[in-house]
Amino acid sequence: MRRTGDVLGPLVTRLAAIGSLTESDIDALLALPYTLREGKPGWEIVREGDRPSQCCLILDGTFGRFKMAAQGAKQIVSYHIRGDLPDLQSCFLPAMDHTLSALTVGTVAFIPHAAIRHILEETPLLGAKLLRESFIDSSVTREWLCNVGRRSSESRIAHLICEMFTRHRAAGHVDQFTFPFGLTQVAISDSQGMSTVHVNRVLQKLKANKLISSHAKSKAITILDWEGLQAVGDFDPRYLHILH
Amino acid sequence: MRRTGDVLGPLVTRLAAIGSLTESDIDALLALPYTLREGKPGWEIVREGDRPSQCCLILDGTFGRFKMAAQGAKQIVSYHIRGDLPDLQSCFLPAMDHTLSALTVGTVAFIPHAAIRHILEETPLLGAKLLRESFIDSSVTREWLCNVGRRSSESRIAHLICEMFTRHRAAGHVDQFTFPFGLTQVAISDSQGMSTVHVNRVLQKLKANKLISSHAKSKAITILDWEGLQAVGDFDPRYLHILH
DNA sequence: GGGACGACTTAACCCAAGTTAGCCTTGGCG
DNA sequence: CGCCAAGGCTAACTTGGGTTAAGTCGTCCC
Repeated sequence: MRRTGDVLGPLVTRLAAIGSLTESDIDALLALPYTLREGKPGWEIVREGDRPSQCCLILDGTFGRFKMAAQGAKQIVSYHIRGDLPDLQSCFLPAMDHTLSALTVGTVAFIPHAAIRHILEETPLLGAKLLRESFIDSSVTREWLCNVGRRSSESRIAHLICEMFTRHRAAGHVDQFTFPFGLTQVAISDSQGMSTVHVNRVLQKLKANKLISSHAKSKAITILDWEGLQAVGDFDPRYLHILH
Repeated sequence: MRRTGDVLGPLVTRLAAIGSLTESDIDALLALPYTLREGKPGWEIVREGDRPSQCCLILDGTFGRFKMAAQGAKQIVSYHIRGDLPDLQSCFLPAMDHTLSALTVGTVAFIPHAAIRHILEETPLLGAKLLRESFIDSSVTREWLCNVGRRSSESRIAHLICEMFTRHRAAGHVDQFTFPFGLTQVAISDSQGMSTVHVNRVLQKLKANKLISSHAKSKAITILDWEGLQAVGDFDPRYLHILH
């Protein structure tokens, strides 16, 4: 199943990380019709209220889904990286209840709903593997709710870093303990329900405690003490449902 | 489609509130095999780590799903009432990542995974209507994340009351503006990421401002100012995806 | 080369909400 | 009947993290 050279390869890698795929599954996935699009930070792929007719597969970059609360408060409800299918729900619910936008430069493939529905109806076993991606997405949202509701700010950010490291590792772009975190401090604050000032304070504390270090130029993070960071972040990767 | 006298009637009512159902859909739903179970507050229907072989349909009472964080901190990630299918995900993900438990006395029907899978595979159009329930559940979790991450404590609790009122109304047990809220202040605090002391303070403030009133005996709440409560709670029901 | 902008940093101040610790009421049950 | 646990309520005190307000630095672009 070495087909990751294909444009839709990241989807195959992702689904293989969370379930087993047969050769015919892989063939069907790689044969999906798509159109490519690239964009820069701030690009809004689908907006709250839209009624899209295609799903979005992330091929490169970091994306986020967010909702707006009163007085311009923004809450990022999830981050998405290579291989994620963040709006499969749009096949089932007519109107978007949030916005999907790019946080870095990135590339996505749009796959028509009709093609997804065809898989769900004609090959329900493969359909279930696609749906699994969405159920894991829900699981991650629940864990974020725990994070924001019940963990200290230090624990929250440590947890987020652990999660993104684990997901990037499964997506295959991790070099040892260094990975392309790619989030601004503003984005972190919008996802963790805190102020940017405090995000800055906490990141410095994590660095002072030798848990992480960052590389200004590349926007990458290196985890210096993986066990320690998981302990601080109260991180247990089971909610990601990644196979081993 | 007056078949709500059937034991599984609440499922039909629920799915009809979020999508259209054909006569044959209703027949198929009401013909699902099930076993009934009742329980009291604290009853844990499925636990984190379990690998259930059946799904749970709520017939009566209020239930919650929760996860535990470090040092015994509990985060309730959703509430469930009549007609909800809170663990459809267990058909797709082998292990539970949270616990489902009863918050009041209540009744559930267990439906074997095999029967659900049969619907998903043989009648994918009806399957999609079941899945819609789960996608709405995710949407609600995202809104809760907004609540906990970006709203003030007063706004959060007002929002929760608006949500539960709207859901109870769709499930058909609302008398004017009075509905069976049925949550203890401890449960509210565990869901909103606050202390019980503060929940108490905020509830009193909402009552002082004539937005709600409560009936000690029956544990019901009456909304005195629906417009005002929605404004305080920054509540927009679209995320519930209930049809009109 | 210089302005404009976005990301990050720092410090001083302050308040919303947590913590602790009691007390009261209610209802189930031995 | 009387105990006790659960839920609710209150007050006094503390604190984590928000707010505001200035900076610095790098980079893009005219």
